[in-house]
Amino acid sequence: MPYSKSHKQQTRQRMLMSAVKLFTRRGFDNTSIDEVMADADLTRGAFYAHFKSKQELYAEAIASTLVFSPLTRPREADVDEKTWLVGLINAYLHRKHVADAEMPCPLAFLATDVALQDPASRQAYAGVFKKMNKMFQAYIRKFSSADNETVMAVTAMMIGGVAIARTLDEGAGRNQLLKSCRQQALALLGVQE
Amino acid sequence: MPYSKSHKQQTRQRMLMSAVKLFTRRGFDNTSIDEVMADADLTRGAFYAHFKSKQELYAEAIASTLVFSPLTRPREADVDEKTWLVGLINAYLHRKHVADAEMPCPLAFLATDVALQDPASRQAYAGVFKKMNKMFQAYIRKFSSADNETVMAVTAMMIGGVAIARTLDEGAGRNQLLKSCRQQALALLGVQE
DNA sequence: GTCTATAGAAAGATAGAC
DNA sequence: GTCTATCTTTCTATAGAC
Repeated sequence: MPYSKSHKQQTRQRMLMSAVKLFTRRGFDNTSIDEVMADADLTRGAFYAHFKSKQELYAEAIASTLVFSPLTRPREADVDEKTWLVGLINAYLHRKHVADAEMPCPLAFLATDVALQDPASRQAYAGVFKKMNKMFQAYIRKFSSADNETVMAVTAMMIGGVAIARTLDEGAGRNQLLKSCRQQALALLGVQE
Repeated sequence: MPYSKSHKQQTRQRMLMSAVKLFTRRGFDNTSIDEVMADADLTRGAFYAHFKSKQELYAEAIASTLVFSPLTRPREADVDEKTWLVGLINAYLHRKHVADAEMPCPLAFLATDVALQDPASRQAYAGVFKKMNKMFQAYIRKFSSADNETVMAVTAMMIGGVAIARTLDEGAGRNQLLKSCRQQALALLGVQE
């Protein structure tokens, strides 16, 4: 057996990472299987040993992003919970996230892209959105009285803010939008510094 | 001269209307020139007498949508200004807008689609976004103390809410998101009924 | 499992008749 | 200005060697 099971798993994982990176920045149609495979140091032909179609790769890539969210990772021990969450919100609605984050948020970058794809992809996106909201809600409850509806609306504002900021030229307009969303998000959650 | 100038203008206008309709629902890549021309009762070959490329059509289609916004139209005389605006916000964040509006909002439906296109298209989108915000801000000032930053954040929430709602299956989850955004938008603007 | 080669389809853009 | 016909490129997906 020239290729072990774990080798296949590793290859598949590399393909998924490349897919997340490329799909998130360039969307479904502007990303080719060739590019994903090249980014994973493979060639086109190897693709179908791992996924049955480009759509399947897209759906799985989106589903796989949940684990990269800072919300799913343990925070550093020397920051208190509130400070940590405020930091996450500020970083999310920051020009660096919009312009050149290493791992930008697919919920913001792919919002309208996903709406055009097959049901499996939309369900993957919806699943990530719902789980993020649940974690966000569970977290905020520790130090704020904001209810679940408020958290969901704030999430929409954050995602919308980043998505729109991406369409604006870098500079004043974009920064102004992000700043407005930052302020209002923190105010709605009652966690203003 | 077998074709008058006004005939060309009318044809061009029909093409733009078809482009708005198709691009908004299906994005740039999933809409072909063929489909736009067929919708305008023309054939492929006639396209390049009016636009020099598909990208140019996309940019002009987006720019042309400003005049369809309810914000740019006179409101009916028998509703007061506050009631009218609250009605617009409720209709925007409504499942009918998401599922089957005749003229859905391109800002929400194309947010991440535009980010992938050429500078002219992004500037067209940014121009519509900024003008909508200006009108929204001028309007709200008449009966609310919400400042411009708040209005801009509310706009991001409305656009984000509709964009995300589109990715969710019709039903409870989608309606819950829209309702949360409706409530928080009205609360932020201080125009709760 | 991964490679090279290629089939097959879709769609943007152009040519030339009317 | 609008039509039909076509060139050309791109890319998904498959075939077959190793």
